[in-house]
Amino acid sequence: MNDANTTVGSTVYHQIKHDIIFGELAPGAKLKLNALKERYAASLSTLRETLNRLASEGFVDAPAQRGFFVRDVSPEDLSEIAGLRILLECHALELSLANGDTEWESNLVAAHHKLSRMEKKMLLGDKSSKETWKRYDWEFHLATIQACRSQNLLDLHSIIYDKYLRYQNLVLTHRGEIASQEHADLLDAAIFRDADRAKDLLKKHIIGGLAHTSDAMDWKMVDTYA
Amino acid sequence: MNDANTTVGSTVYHQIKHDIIFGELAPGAKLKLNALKERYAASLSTLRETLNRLASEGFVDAPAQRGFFVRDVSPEDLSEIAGLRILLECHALELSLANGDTEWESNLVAAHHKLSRMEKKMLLGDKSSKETWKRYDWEFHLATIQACRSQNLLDLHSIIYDKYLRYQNLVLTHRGEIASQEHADLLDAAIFRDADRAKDLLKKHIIGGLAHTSDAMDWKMVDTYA
DNA sequence: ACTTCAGGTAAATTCGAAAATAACATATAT
DNA sequence: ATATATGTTATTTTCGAATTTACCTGAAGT
Repeated sequence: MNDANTTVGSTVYHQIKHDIIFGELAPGAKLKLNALKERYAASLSTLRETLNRLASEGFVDAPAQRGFFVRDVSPEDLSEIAGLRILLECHALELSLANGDTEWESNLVAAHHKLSRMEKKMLLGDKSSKETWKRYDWEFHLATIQACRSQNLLDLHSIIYDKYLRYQNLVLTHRGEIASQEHADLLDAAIFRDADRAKDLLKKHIIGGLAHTSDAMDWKMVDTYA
Repeated sequence: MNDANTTVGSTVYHQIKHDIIFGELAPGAKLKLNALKERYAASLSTLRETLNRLASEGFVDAPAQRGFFVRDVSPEDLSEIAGLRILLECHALELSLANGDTEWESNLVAAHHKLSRMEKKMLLGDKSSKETWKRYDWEFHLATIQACRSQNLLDLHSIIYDKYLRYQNLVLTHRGEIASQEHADLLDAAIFRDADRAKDLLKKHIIGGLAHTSDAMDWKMVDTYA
């Protein structure tokens, strides 16, 4: 994230990952090397490196000698992902609230302000900047847990967050107004260092998103995340 | 894990991962492609696929255009890894105890029996089968959480467990007798479905291993995992 | 003495082609 | 008609070579 990686491999990695998360490469789709070669203008070896990386992160399936597929979606998987996001993000949130300094606080307020502005724009019907909005949403949630002092935890969370995001992107509608209020409440609890309230709000926020997605997909969920 | 992958890539992947976890490739070591090519009898491209996979799992560092390095170790990283193992494995344990059926129970008892036999052998001074012992230890802990009904959780846990194991393998001594008793107690709590006791025992088991490792490394730890 | 720049060497990155394997269609036998 | 065998095509896997980039050494300048 930090270095301006100009290598072909790194560029292709971010492109394909983006296309999977934003649904431009559909769940279950076969990823034929020669087709990808044209689409992303990279050689077979470079593409294979990329797909192996995405496979170990769980965005791609790589059955032996059968090529590569976009990881399929399912109600069970969504439920697991939501459960893991609750587990990891709540834990990180608690640590972050215990450790965050003033610098962390001001970054958090700034991230929320950016997100809040974007949410108002979206509520007025501006559908043009969906991806920017999703990025601000990510930056806000990241800002809350940034002070957790565990890079390993942040790395794990980042992958789970992206998987959760892919499910959200599969459905066309959003729960804008509700989510916006939940973000504001979460910011408030975080600034006041009320870990229990913040964790509870976050959990409800995630479950709310899960319910919205599974409803739109017409999936009946069994609540095993708890 | 399930398919008998006979491809060169898959073989090399398991070999290099093993060599990192068991310290045969030292922390921080430069992984020169040409040297690896001889050692593992594979081509550059195949090795790069493997190293990219290991990089995204966090066993290898891959700074842009600077090649590959075995991920370095540090007290902070060990502390984070232990904290994450506690978080993930305790959570999975709770779910598993809630969901496990008789089949799960009998697999767990069997796994503990195998481990227990091996531990007795090790206590008598048989140092020959350290790797087998470590595998049985892994299989026992996996058996406890196997019924958690979340493949995503098991996948995440597997990576963290291996990272924790690498630290254990860096030190020469083990806390055989104590760990053996802790395994027996954990089995007991699991069979009796006492989730709180099982989680508490597991947490102490992991922290005990952490303390043993950090002592042997002469590292002063700050307890941030909690 | 310290920094900056250039040249040469070693290494990583990227590519296209060769080999191995799977997928498919057709034909033959039960 | 179904199942098995066979040959053909498409795709993946693997490799070695070409390109690009970083690293090291020593000279020139401040």
